[in-house]
Amino acid sequence: MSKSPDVSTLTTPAIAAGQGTGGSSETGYAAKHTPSPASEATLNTDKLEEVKKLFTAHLENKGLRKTGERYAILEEIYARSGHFDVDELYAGMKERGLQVSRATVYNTLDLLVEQGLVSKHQFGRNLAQYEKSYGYRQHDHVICTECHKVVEFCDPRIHGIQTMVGDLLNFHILHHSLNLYGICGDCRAQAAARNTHA
Amino acid sequence: MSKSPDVSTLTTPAIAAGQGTGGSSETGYAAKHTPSPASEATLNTDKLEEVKKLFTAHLENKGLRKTGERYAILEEIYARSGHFDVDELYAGMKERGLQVSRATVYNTLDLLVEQGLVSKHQFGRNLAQYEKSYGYRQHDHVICTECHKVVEFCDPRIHGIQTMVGDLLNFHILHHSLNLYGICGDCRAQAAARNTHA
DNA sequence: ATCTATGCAAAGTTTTTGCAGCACG
DNA sequence: CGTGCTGCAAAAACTTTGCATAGAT
Repeated sequence: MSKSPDVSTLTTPAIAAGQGTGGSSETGYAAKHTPSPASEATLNTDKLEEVKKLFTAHLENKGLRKTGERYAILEEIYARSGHFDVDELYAGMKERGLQVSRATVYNTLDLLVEQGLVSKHQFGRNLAQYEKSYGYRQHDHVICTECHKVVEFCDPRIHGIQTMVGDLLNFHILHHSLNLYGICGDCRAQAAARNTHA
Repeated sequence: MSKSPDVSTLTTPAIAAGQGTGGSSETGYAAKHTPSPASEATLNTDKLEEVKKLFTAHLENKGLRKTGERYAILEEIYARSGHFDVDELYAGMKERGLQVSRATVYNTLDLLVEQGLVSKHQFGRNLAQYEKSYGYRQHDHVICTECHKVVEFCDPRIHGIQTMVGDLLNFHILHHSLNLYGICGDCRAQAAARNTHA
């Protein structure tokens, strides 16, 4: 049901990334265009190993069992690109022959989010979206309220805000979520076209 | 003249702590936040009139009808302080003898959010929280992941980020939502106390 | 008089829970 | 071998929808 539109990341102090307004054309999510911050580069194979180790450590720490299902879910997540919801993850696994129950997916996602290997988002609709987050730069999102396209961006100022607010209010801040909601160029163009017609 | 902030908010460059919605019993969905009896605080009589006028204009603009239910809901919202969810609003109105159906509450909230008189939040759980927003300074939230306490803050840097990202990505940004998640001082103290015990 | 918005309840979505049996440690 | 984890399905939590009718214009 939910679609995960194209995702690219902009880093604010720099020049805008490619992401030309031109051809968004509401694709599925074939095009993952995560630009190359120096930390990325390597393909997921070795990163997957790292993540598995971290997950293992976490499970051992908490005295939880290392089940095949949990690792299968972790792998599926790290094989994916962009955002996904529980249903997409579940369907994707089924497609690959990795049958796992929904309850287990929810359970494991909670574990992963708790550990920080996965992040959870609520982009306005009542549907939790997830995203792998280990080894990826912390980023935030701009969401088009018309077509639900999601674009990523980074801005270093957020870190400063986070620190300052945490200090002033005596919170130990663990993570944040900044969503900007607006109308993308494509949708504005479409609206303009409609208006000229009328 | 009538500008008494009923929910104290911290403005980052200054110092002024404050506390928002209180926590609630945990346990998943079962329990909700205790409904905030909305009778206290400064009666926003004149502000309410302003808001009603704006709402009226919006309804006329869109060719929608000015029904008693819609105004009743608007009033209930502006009589409230802090955050609330649909159920709390619905229950609050019932208590005052303002019987309105849930469907109408949802419908009207959508209208108000669309117009910007009310803002909608998703604080991590899949439960929409709302808040009146006309005449109140745009603010953001720090959420305690333990007790679900919510504290508000303002930071002017966010506006700059919003503008810059909108310009660079060609989005017409309408609003944003910045949530900082962490553990509040109280919960950390409790955790520390537990640890000293062992 | 015309249609829109309401109310009610049923259906729809997403997430959680209870319990029998399997498998990790 | 015991107990936590999984799978299944039913329940819960929240939201949306369909249809008859009250009510705004």
